[in-house]
Amino acid sequence: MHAAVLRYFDHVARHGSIRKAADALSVASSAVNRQILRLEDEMGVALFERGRSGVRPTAAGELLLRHVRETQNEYQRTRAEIASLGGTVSGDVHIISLESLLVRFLPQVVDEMSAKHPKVSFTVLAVHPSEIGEALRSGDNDFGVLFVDNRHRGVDVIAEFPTAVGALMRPDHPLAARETLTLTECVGHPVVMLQDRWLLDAIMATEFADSGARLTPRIVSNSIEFMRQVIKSGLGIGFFTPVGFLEEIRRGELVHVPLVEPGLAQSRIGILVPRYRRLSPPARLMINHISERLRAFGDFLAAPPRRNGRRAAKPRGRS
Amino acid sequence: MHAAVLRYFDHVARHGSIRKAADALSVASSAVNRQILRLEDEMGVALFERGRSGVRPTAAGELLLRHVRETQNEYQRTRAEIASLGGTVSGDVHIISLESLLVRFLPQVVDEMSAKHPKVSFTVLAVHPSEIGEALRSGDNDFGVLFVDNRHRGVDVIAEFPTAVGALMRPDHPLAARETLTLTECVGHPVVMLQDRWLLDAIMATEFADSGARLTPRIVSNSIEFMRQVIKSGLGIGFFTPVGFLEEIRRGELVHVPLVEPGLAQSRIGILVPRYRRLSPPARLMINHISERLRAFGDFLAAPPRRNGRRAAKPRGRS
DNA sequence: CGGTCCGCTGCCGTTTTGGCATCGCCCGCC
DNA sequence: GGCGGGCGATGCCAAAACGGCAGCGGACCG
Repeated sequence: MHAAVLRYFDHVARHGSIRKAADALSVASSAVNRQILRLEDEMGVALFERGRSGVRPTAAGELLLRHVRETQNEYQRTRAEIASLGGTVSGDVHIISLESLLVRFLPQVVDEMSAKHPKVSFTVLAVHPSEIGEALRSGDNDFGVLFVDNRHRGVDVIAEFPTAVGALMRPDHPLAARETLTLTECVGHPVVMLQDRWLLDAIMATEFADSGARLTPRIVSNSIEFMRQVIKSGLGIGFFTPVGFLEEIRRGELVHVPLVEPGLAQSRIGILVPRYRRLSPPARLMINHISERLRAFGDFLAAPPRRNGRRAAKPRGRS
Repeated sequence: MHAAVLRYFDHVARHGSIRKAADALSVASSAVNRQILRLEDEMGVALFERGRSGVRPTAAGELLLRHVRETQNEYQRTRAEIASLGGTVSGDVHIISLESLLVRFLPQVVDEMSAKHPKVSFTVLAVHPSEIGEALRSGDNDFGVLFVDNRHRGVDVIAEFPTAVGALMRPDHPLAARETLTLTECVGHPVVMLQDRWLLDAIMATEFADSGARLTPRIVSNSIEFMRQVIKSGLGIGFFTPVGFLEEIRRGELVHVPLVEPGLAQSRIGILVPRYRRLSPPARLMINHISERLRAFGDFLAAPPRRNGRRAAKPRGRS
């Protein structure tokens, strides 16, 4: 329905080069070039600065770009809404997430959703913490499943769940019998740590700096899967939210001891939605589903299968 | 930039007929028809119900229509924003207003604005009170200069000014020397009244019903100009906000005595903007300008040229 | 100084779009 | 009950838009 020039313009801006964009679009670069020139003629201003090695949007280009992308997003959302009139939900849901949720939690949720709604497709991306704000504001994503961070502006938290960030270890670890832990108590035990730019970065960095400077990690990696195996082998303690390790905890292969460090004990996973974003029907369904699952995990974590079943199950989380 | 089908689709919906729309667009009806058919094919659903005497949007058509119109509005706003990068403000400002402001106030304000910004064009419409909500929500209008009415949902009041609704009469009228009046005090004096569906409708109807049932108007009209002349001729009292009669009051041809009726004394004229609407640069300028003028009139009204200049000028209104 | 990558342009076949005339349909009117 | 007028849909053809190809000129790099 929308003119091809919208897609062309968007791609050119993304690739910073007309030829690259044309390549990605599988059309001749001359075609793309002419569309851009025609567009600039129509607008009466230059939309790109021509440089030695490509193009860069001018101020006017940035403004138009925002309109073009918003139009494309709204079009997709509208199509999904129209399709859902017929009963079957369809469309594409764009999610950004913590990396740890990509390993177990989100695959399962996506599987359940796509079984129920075969016409819905999913895009799930892990994002660098420093890019979360931009990713939410860009309009490219429907929502994020992330640590709640009040510093984000223009983002609404429409559901949140307590996540006891804690120490993950084998059941035979000396600290495994503890009800709670502080970081200081972990000093002296080998620690495996996620490469700092990922995951707990924002929340844990300051905590570690304050109280855990002497926590010298034995192993550092940026792969959650790798760390899972390392912890299972008993090579050290890891610090994570338990959501990505529920299976192991359930089977008794790993034990998760919550940290009582003030900043960490109160950390929460939430569903973050760009303010003013209208959600497509499948995105709404997905949010509901994720909320349910997170709440269920919250309940499960409130009564974990510790060796002594002392604590009773009590509901946590909220919609 | 945007595909012609957007305009076609919008026009067809507005006119309720493909041929009428094609006529308005100055293209062959067959061309419009094929674009609509192609669009429906692309969407996979019917967008219009074909009736005996035209077409009517289906539910899917309504959804798409909203997207199309929003896209067109945003495009216009974006163009205005890009144009304003070059220093000269341009674009089209759509205003809805009280009818009484169309006679003196807004013409002057528009004149001043268009002198300062020759490239800005204006659309100023009086709207039936019952259509105010729809007019603000439709996205066709940038803002309204209206009586503040908290019953409107999804509308922000971004500036408001007290408007002493009062009795308008010749200086030689028996009540002209009064500082204030109540409706009951006007009983017995001839009254001229605006046809009820206009202007003070919402605010005054209840007041009149409660306290002024015996106010039998001598003259009823729907023309502000006509009533102006009638009041000047001394045929009766009129009830208005003074903004539309500032010249006459200034020249001493008419006297405006505020009413102390609770509901009326607190009535306010405000600038009402649809929530979430992004304002174009010229719309912002226009709002600022109108606010200034309204504030100036508020100051003037606080110290009107009564025979005894007892009251001192004190600032009223706020930005 | 050649090689490479860039945006841009002239030429040409293909695709899309619009205009015109016409069809079939339904409704109201005489 | 026929008939005219309005409606959307369609076939045919010309005009315009679009895209592919090849090639130009300029900037940069080794």
